[in-house]
Amino acid sequence: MDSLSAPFVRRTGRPLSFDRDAALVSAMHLFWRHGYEATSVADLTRAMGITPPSLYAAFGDKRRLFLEAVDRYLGGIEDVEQRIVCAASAREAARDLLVAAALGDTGDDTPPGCLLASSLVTSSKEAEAVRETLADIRRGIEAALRARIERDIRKGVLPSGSDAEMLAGHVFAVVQGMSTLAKDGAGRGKLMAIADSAMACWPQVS
Amino acid sequence: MDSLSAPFVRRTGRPLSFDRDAALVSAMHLFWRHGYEATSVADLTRAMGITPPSLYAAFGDKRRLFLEAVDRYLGGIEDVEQRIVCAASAREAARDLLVAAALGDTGDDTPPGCLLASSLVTSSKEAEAVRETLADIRRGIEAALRARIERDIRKGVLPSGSDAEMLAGHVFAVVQGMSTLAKDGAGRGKLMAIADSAMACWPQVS
DNA sequence: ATCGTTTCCTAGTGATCGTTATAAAAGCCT
DNA sequence: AGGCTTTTATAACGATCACTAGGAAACGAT
Repeated sequence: MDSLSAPFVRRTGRPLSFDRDAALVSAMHLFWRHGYEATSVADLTRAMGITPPSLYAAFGDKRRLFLEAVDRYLGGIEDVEQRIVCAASAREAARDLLVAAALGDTGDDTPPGCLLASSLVTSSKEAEAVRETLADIRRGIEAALRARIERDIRKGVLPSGSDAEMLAGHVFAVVQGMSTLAKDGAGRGKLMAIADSAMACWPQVS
Repeated sequence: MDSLSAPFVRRTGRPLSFDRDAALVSAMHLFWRHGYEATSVADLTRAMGITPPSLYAAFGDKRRLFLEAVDRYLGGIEDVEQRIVCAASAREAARDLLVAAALGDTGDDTPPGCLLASSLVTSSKEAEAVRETLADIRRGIEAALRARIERDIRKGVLPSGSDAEMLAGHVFAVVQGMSTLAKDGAGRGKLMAIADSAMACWPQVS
């Protein structure tokens, strides 16, 4: 049981001298604020309080550290796609997404904007594979929302003439856009108002 | 008259061996596709067909070349703020902005997405001043749209209860978000549908 | 043809990029 | 205490970063 729940418990050798998760959170905040490519390994090791060999031993390389930071970020929002699937309705799922974005983009103790939306939009050729990985995650969340909308259309909760791709695309464009607005200085009240505005065009239940 | 309309006509010395504007357009396309920081001077000189000293003589440095490329980009959309001011109504200004974004983000001969929206969202500390310059432009366009909305509210074209900051913020979030969607592969039809969806929540003229 | 001016390319500047070889240090085991 | 394993820090790797001397080349003016 012990070897299953924690299969990689170290039994010999010099112990880690730093808190791996705390270091990961530090890296996440740096990527969150400055993006993937503009954050250097030197910046990371300074913020994480470790030296480069420790970073590479613990996380592989910069790319894998970043992807792990993204995982940790999305887990912190408690598995976005699952919340969409389990929402009471597509409308509630959309509203949840918009409100979570507005709140997450304007946290007091976190950088402005959204790590998923803004840390790797454009990239050099070297980072294009990482960019595509992030784009896959973004498209996956949008697809989950679209599927949730289609389910409500089939169930008759939404009018049969509703365009699922359009609605999901609209919500997702607003989520992505709010991140840039937040980085440009927009506050929580403004983003919440934008979320309300985006929901105003949602098809009414007849 | 000649010295006023073209004050910098060269009268002596070796002539430029390249088309300055064509080189600027090449640079603009590179910044457009890969963003400001991920585009290196070596990438630029290769695409522009010139050597680094020629680039620095003609454009100053990477930062000024980028800002000039942004100017050229916005001029290509024929002075965005002016179009907002001159539009028949705030509603038409918003629709114009959304449609222009949907079309501009998905041109056949241009990179996907919007140079203004996506080329410098996150940045290293070194590029933060450039980022702030771009953020100023973004906020300026949003402020112009907001002012146009407030004008229509005062004129009674829009209901007096309308929230100008919310409406302008919503339109602008969609414009910014569409750029990321385009970079992630969304096509023109989808972005146009999103533009329609965003306009659906616009206050109806009574 | 020579001069002054401007642009051209070659080759390089020091700094920083992501990453790693090396070996000392620190723990558990027998 | 002496091995065995793993992490540690120092110091560097070659490549690329933005940028620029230095001198040859190409023009108009005289």
